[in-house]
Amino acid sequence: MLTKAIVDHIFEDVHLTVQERTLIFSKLEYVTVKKGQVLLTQAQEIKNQFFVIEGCLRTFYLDELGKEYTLQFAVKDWWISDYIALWTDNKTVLNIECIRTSKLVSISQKSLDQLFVEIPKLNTFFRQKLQKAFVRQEKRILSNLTKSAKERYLDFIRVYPDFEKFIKNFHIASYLGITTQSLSRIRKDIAQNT
Amino acid sequence: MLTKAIVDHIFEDVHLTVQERTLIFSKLEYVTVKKGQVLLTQAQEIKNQFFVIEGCLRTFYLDELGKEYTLQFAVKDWWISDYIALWTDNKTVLNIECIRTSKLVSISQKSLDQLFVEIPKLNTFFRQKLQKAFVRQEKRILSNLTKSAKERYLDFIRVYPDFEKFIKNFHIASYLGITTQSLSRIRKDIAQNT
DNA sequence: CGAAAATTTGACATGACTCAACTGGAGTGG
DNA sequence: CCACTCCAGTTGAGTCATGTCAAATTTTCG
Repeated sequence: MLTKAIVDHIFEDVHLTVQERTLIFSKLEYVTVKKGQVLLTQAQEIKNQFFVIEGCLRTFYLDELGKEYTLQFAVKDWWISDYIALWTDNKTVLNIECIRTSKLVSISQKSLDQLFVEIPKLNTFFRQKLQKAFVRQEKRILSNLTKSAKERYLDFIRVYPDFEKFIKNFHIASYLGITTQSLSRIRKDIAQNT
Repeated sequence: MLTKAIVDHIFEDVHLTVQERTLIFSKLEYVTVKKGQVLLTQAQEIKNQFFVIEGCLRTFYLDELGKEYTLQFAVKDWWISDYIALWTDNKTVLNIECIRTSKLVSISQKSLDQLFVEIPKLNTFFRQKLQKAFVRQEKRILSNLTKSAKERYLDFIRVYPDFEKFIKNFHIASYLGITTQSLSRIRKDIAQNT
């Protein structure tokens, strides 16, 4: 279950009063999801963001041919959601899948929006989080533009060494935008030239 | 030159007091740049963001072989900077080039950070801006993962019809991550199958 | 242990790249 | 006003990275 300590953990170095902490805590919901479970499919409407306490999830896009494209992974202390739907388009675009049994904190965008009004310093906190996330995305875009599949894979395992442990290769491939076969050949190539 | 009206324009629907508007205005600098001018090279240190009043700019990454990769375009009412350097890495990564004679408002990150403290509602404003920008990037990443060069080009001219007027094809190619030759063939193909 | 899932391998296809040459338009200066 | 140059764009021929399809092998896990 959840204790109020989770609020301090999520909002790291934000200095919160007892009242503020209690208010935030009242908006949180504790969720456990099993491996393989899909939190949200493209059919449903998304209203929440999820903070990962433990485990691993991913968001992916499913095209007309049934191919999957992984947009984001989330492990401990990361946030995950279908932000395209949540923040602009309303219509759900992504699936959120649990790829390792996980413990999450769920909060609705509506609650968050209320908290932004009642505890203005949360705006600063999320703005800074967003700046970091924005930069990570710019780097991923640059990486897609400038690098070969092999280089992108090497970057991936270098930048996210902890991911490799419990994320399957076919998920990594779908994140890098290549086929599982190509990834397999790349890995073979790397193993040989060592 | 700049009048205080620019502040209301930049901060759209934020309700500002006279004092707040004056304070913000005191931090802004008016800049004009000519076509071809490079505002910032990878050698220099970036300290500012730029708001485009008129004209067009782009940021691009220059690799060891001298190839250019366009990360972002900015036209009227857009912000542009080397956010990778500004918000996380400090070391400059991108070049900011003016591709059409432009009028800009420049503001240092330092001034912005002061304003965030003195006028907390600006946090909300920028958080919301960032959310939108974040979603645009997620879409671009998805587009890179799921679509062919031809589809990405068609998407580009559909989503940014106003860009095509003054952005050269070779810049569009470098944004899409393809060569000018490939773009030329794609355009030929589209023209023929109409 | 056995079935299902994930990965690897092989043969072949293809989209996009490279290099090199050519075209066409926009200045510019004699 | 023509010749020249520069720059963007186009075209062609050959190559290479990655995809596709099909099958074999290995790993995972109930």
